[in-house]
Amino acid sequence: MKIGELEQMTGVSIETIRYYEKVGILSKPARTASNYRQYGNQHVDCLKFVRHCRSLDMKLDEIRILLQFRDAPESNCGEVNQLLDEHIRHVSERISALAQLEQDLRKLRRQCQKVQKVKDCGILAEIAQGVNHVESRSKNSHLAGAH
Amino acid sequence: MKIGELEQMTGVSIETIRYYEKVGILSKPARTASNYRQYGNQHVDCLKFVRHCRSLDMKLDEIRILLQFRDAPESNCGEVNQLLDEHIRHVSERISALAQLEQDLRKLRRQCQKVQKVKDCGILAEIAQGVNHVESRSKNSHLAGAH
DNA sequence: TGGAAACCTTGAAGCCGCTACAGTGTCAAT
DNA sequence: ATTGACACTGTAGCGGCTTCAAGGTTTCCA
Repeated sequence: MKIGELEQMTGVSIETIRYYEKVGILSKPARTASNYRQYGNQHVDCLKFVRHCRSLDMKLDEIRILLQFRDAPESNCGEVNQLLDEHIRHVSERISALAQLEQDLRKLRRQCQKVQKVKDCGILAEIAQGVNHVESRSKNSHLAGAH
Repeated sequence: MKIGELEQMTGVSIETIRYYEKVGILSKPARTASNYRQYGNQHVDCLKFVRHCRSLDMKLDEIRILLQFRDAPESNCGEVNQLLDEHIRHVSERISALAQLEQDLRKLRRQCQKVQKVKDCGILAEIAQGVNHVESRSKNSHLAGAH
């Protein structure tokens, strides 16, 4: 099938499909005489697998590893379990950090209950007067922001 | 003061300070005869303000707006309150999404309790067989991943 | 048969918020 | 005079795409 059909079958956009090929997530397909990509069922399966992993917020690096295991059915799955455990740990750490952040934000929000002049607004005042606050993200944490 | 001193005072790296100037977060300072940046206390205050906002996971666009309000003490702070409310909403939405994700991941993890051959691993099996799953991120959500 | 529309190709640039590097210039102390 | 610490500019890289430009191919309908 051509790339547009693959997009239809998997819900992955054409551009993303080509991107996955470029970064080695999706194997390079055969080409037609006119240089069009020609995909098979294995590509559909691969993309669905990747999409599922992405919906679980895994990184492409992690997904690449999982794909390798998927394609080596005789190897042991210990590393798969470990990868998943670590991923779960990342997610739950991120939840804690965001929960703390939400508390901080709600506390800040309570500083101003009505619309008033900016100079009297408790929110801006509190942000401005370098209140002590925790560093929510260290340099080596690969946990992303809320946005 | 010079940029290195400003870094010391605020904990914001030199590169980031220059970056903030480039993207219009920090106002352009005066220069010495030898073209060194010369900062004053207002720059220290600004950077501390920005740092606090960043620790609350605000985007630079949001921070730019807050800075404008901070510098217009006679205007109304309604928009500030609104901005914060929306930011809180983003964060709590992200927490919900991640909590759901964590459930999904733990359920997936339960599919494999011991190290075995990949072909018998319930985790890979379940990922591979396109199990129904929710789209955790829509195109227009600016909520980032767990990594 | 012709020509438009729909599809495909590559490559590069943009998003965010930095971080890191290369190559050069300035200043203070020895 | 030379070292070393500091400063400058400009560019590229990160992840995971998305978007665009500028073209080539195929399909369909009149």
